[in-house]
This record gives sequence, C-alpha cells and structure tokens, in this order.
Amino acid sequence: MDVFSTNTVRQLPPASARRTADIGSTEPCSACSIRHAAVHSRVPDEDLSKLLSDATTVALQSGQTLFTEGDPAKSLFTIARGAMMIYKMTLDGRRQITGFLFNGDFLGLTLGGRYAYSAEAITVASLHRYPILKVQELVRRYPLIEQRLCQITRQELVEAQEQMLLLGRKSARERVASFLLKLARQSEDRGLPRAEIFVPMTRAMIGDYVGLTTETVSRTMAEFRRDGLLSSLSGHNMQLLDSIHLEEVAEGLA
Amino acid sequence: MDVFSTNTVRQLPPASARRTADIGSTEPCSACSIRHAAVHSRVPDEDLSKLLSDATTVALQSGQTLFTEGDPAKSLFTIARGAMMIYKMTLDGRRQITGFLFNGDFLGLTLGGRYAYSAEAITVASLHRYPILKVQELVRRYPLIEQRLCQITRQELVEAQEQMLLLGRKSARERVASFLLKLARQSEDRGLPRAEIFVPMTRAMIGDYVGLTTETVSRTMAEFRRDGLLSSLSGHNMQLLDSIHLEEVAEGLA
DNA sequence: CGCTACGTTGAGAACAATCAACCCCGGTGG
DNA sequence: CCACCGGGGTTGATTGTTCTCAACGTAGCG
Repeated sequence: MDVFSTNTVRQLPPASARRTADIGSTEPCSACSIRHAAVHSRVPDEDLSKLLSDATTVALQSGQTLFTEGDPAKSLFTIARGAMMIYKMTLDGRRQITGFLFNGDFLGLTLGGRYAYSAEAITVASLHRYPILKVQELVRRYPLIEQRLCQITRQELVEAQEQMLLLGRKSARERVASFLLKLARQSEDRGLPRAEIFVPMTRAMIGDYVGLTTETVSRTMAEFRRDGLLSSLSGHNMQLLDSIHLEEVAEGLA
Repeated sequence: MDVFSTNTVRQLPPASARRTADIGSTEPCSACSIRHAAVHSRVPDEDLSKLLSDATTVALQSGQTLFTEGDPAKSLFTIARGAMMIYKMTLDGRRQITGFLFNGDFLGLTLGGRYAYSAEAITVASLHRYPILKVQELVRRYPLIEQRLCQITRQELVEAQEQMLLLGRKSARERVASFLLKLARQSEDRGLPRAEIFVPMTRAMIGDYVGLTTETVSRTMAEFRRDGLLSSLSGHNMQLLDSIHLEEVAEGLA
C-alpha cells in the first residue's frame, strides 16, 4: 500500500486543484440562506429541522459540475463550504459566467422545471441538497419563507442588471476594478478585512465573468499593480492598496 | 383660439413624437399581469376589484420619465398601453437599457424601498399605478399571488442572464440578430405574425440595449438588408425575411 | 524533478468606436 | 405654401481598444 496516499478518494473526476478533502461532513450551517430564510419567517423549529433532515450533503472537487443548464431540476442547493460558479454557454463554446457563489448562497434557479444555468465548483465544496418538492411543501405551509426567497431573487435580479451595465458599457479597466471591489465588499460582508480579498477563480473565469479575455484581465491587473492600486499576496490572495482610487476607476472617473 | 390644436394637452414636457392622446381613459386591461397573477391565484372577485379600484391611471408622453433609479418606491405599475424602457446609467452618462416593456408587463423592481432602475416611455403610454402598500396587503392575504410574482421575477432573472451572455460574449451581428428575434418572439406572443415586427425604439436605444453604438446598429441592420434577412416596412415596422438563417446568425453558426 | 495548468508579456490584427458629413422626414413658423 | 429646423438614420474614413496568436515564466502536484 502506498503510504503517500493517506486519503481514500472516491470518484476522481478530471479535477485539478485539490485541497484537504474531508468529504461528507454534515456540520451545522448557520450562514446557510435557507435556514436564514426560515429563521426570518418564524418557522417552528420542528418543521425546520424536518426540512433540514430531508437535506443531504453533496461534496464536490474543484472543477466538478453540479448540474448543467437544461437538466431537470429536482433539487435546490445551498453552499455549506467552498466556492461555485454558475454560467451559460453558446453553442460554439463561449462561456458567460453569471455569478460566483460562496458560503450560504442559494443555487438552483429553475424555469419550467429545468435549471437555467450550469453550476461548477471552483474549489472543493460541500453543499446542502433540498428536494424541490419538500421545499415547495414548506413554502406552502409558511408563506413568509416564499417572501424571503422572492426577496433573494429580486436581489439577484438587481445585481444582474448592474452586471449588464458593466458588460454593455464599461471599459476593461472599469470592469476589472468593479470586479475587485465586488470581491472586497463580499470579503467585508464575511467579517474579513475589506482590502484583503481571496480570489479563488482563474484569470479565464474572471474574463468570462466580466466579458474580457484572460490576457486582458492579466494586463489590466498588471497595470493596477504598476499604478499602486493592487498587490498580489500569497497564491489566490490579493490586497487593494487604494480602494478610493479604485472606486473612481470602476466608475470611470479616473 | 387656434383651430389646429383640437386636443387640449396638459403638461407638455420635452416630448417629441406624439400620437393621438386620449389620456386618462381607464379601459379594462385583461392582458395586465397583476390581474393575470390574481386570476391564477383564485383571488375572490371582490378583493381583486378592490385592488383594481385602488389603482390609478398614469398617462405618459413619449420620452417622459416615470421614475428614476433611487427614487423612493411608492407604487408598482403595469403597462396598459404603449412601450416603456428601463435603464441604468453610469455617473458620466453612459446608459444601459436593461429591458423594453410592453402591454401587460410589470414595472417597478424595488430593493430597500427604492427603484432599482429608471423608467421612461418610448411611445405614448398609459399605466396602472398600484400603491405598494395595497399590493403587500393583497399578497399577505393571498400567498398564491406572491408565488406568481416570484415566478415573474425568476423569469426576468433568466432573461437577464441570457442578456449577460449576449453582452459579454457575442459579436455585433449576433447581438442585433438576437435582438430582432426577441422582438419577433414577442410579436408572436401577442398573436401577431412572427416575421413582422414593430420597432418603436430608436437606433440609439437598441445600441444601449445590446451594448453597441448607434452607427454599428445601423450598419449591421444594413448588412442584414443586403443579405436578404431583413426589410424595412413603413416607419417603425420591419420584416424578417429568413428567420431560420437569422437564428443561425444570432447563435454564431453563420 | 518534470509535467501541466495557469499566468504574463509582446506583436500584430480585427472589430467596433469615434468623428464627420449628409439625407430624410415631420413639425413649425414666416 | 414653402423654408427652416432638429432629431433620427445612414454611410464613410480613421482611430483605438481589445482580441488573437505566440512565446515564455511560474507554481503546484504527482
């Protein structure tokens, strides 16, 4: 037996970057949106735990696909740990990433019983899977949950429209600056220092999110480094050195 | 008295194209989404008509603004007649139109009590205005209405993601072709011939919708005419001569 | 220790933007 | 009635930003 492979890894798909695995753990998830929604809707504890007990855990390696656009939608997901991306593709393979999702985020927009986009893990991730039928049942019983879900969808729609402005009308510098600031805001929301951002995605993914090529993203970030706006820390960590100025760049004022 | 001004026009703002006015008429609106939502939610007739009686009618000239992004949101609207556009702007005046809305469409996405976008009439239009408080009250009483509203929002989100793919990853030809086909689908939905489309918006508006300049939109449509894909009829009417091929152009297959 | 995916940088090409001229049409006023 | 005016649309010439193609550097992982 090979002493160097201490972890028994099941189902090894074309995954590249791997970290500590510990797949299958079902730790409590207080940041999780569905619980959040439920809590804010005064759902009796017994019903809540019934829903949560209907949930199963899904573990994904980085690069693994959770579902593909057009698949019949049987489940709703929330991210317990890790980062995911959702995207649409043209027939000839061009990709538009419509969102990066993190701890606690919802996943699984459906229309006509089918997923509206594809979802793929960009780090090792673990998710809660809720059977759609169970969610619908809970929603019927507690309309306030639906109100909360509706609000989340509205929030996503507002963000999508913001992104349309970026994609349709902003320059490369403005796009990349906006992207970095969005990460900074998320970092802040998680209680981390606003200026230090974790960037788990590749340049190609960033490009497919803001409508640029890998090379242009790379060049633009090099520019920001030269301008003293950005510095790269270890690995996927970066630091925003002048958020004020970067904000101006993002808005086209500089 | 000037015999040529037979219509007493009130409140004449910087409006350009004017048609027959007949402002203030409160004709029944069976295509109207809120009624549609209500009907599908089995709302008792008395409640429905109570809501509808809370509604007032708003008349707009072409070019008039209904509300501006960031305004405190007091009302929800549906379009009874005419065409509207919703848009966001950068600080330096670049505009991204996020949607064109027609008969029966909803209007008034809010987040945190404020409108998420600006709305402007692109033809003479008349709208139903529903006080948000009344809508909330009705929704509380009939959760099925909320379900329907939620579904509409989901639909809009899916369309927004489709548009992100267009803005981020499609060429000028693909964008304009996709736009024309979208109008064709809407035309079909209204029971009109699919190939004959009504294009009430200017080239500048189309450009601000698909992320191009006026000139590029104009050139691209000229190309389509040369290629036998499109022909201009009277005024704002056009005809798609080869939808099959246009569909291929839109998908990048041709 | 070498592979492979990712990232960076450079040179040139391409597509759409910009700048500019002109046309067309409807509305207005002389 | 006609000339003028202005918004919208079209087309041409030129510019410029971003893409493409290519080479090379780097870091993590087996």
